[in-house]
Amino acid sequence: MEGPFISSSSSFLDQYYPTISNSCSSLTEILGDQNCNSSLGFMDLLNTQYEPHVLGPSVERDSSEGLNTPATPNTYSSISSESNDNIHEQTNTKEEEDEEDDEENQKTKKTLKAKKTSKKRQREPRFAFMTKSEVDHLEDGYRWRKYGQKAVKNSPFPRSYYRCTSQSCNVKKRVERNSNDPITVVTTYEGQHTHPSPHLPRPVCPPPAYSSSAANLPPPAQLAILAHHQNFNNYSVLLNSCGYNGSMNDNMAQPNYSRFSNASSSSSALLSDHGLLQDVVPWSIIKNEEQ
DNA sequence: CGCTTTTGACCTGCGC
DNA sequence: GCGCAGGTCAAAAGCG
Repeated sequence: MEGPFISSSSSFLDQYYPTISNSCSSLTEILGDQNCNSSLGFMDLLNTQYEPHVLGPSVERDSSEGLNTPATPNTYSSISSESNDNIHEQTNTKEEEDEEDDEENQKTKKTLKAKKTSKKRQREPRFAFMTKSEVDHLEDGYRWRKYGQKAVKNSPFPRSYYRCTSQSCNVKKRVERNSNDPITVVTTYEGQHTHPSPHLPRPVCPPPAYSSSAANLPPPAQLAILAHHQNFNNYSVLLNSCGYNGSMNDNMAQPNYSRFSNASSSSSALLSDHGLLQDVVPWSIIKNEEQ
């Protein structure tokens, strides 16, 4: 399975972003010369051009599924997405409160239930990607607040739940480690930021490969695309020219990026490793390739 | 003091 | 209906 990956990444677009793929003749066109003023971000694309039905049933069924895929998760990172379930089912106002016994109990239950049901699940588009990093929480330019952590079945590593701290922005993300490959961190984003990144100023004059479309991607995904566009070379150069390093926090997932940077200097290792292309190809495609 | 993290409890969805 | 697992809440603790 040496060769197919490059073509896979284009089919990735065809499969996941058919509209984009149709309107742009190549990935270069997508990521290429766009000025910094474009307001169309990745999440925008998800919402406006992304067609959920194109995806198979729950591509990102969950990262945990990806973890179990035989596609050597320790060497392949992926970007995958999940359609919006659009669960419109409203909890039918079961207003038939016959009795009022145990008022206190019911009161508390009601308030709790009201809270929950009012937030009745309306799943946002999700997409997940895997990165190699020693830190769980990859710095991506946004501020996140951890609101939960759960043990994951069949995994020694817990799953952490984060929410964007910005008011009116209900983007969430889940972070967990691959149980098979502890170095691999699976990050799942859900929702769309309603605000610009507080830590990631757009470059004044980005390199050609850097587009605003990619700019709203979480950095690892941006980087994967950047690297892909650059034929997996000069990765660190791109990072620098995007001003990305300058906005990195101290706890940024350096190990992950340094791996990419190293790839540019040791292309032989990259070739044998499929390099960044692995980070662009979704699990579903990898699966297909292996079949 | 304000913000973030931790963590146990609770809710929901799903399979059996 | 029951049990399990995933997801969320919210009080308490921690931190700068």
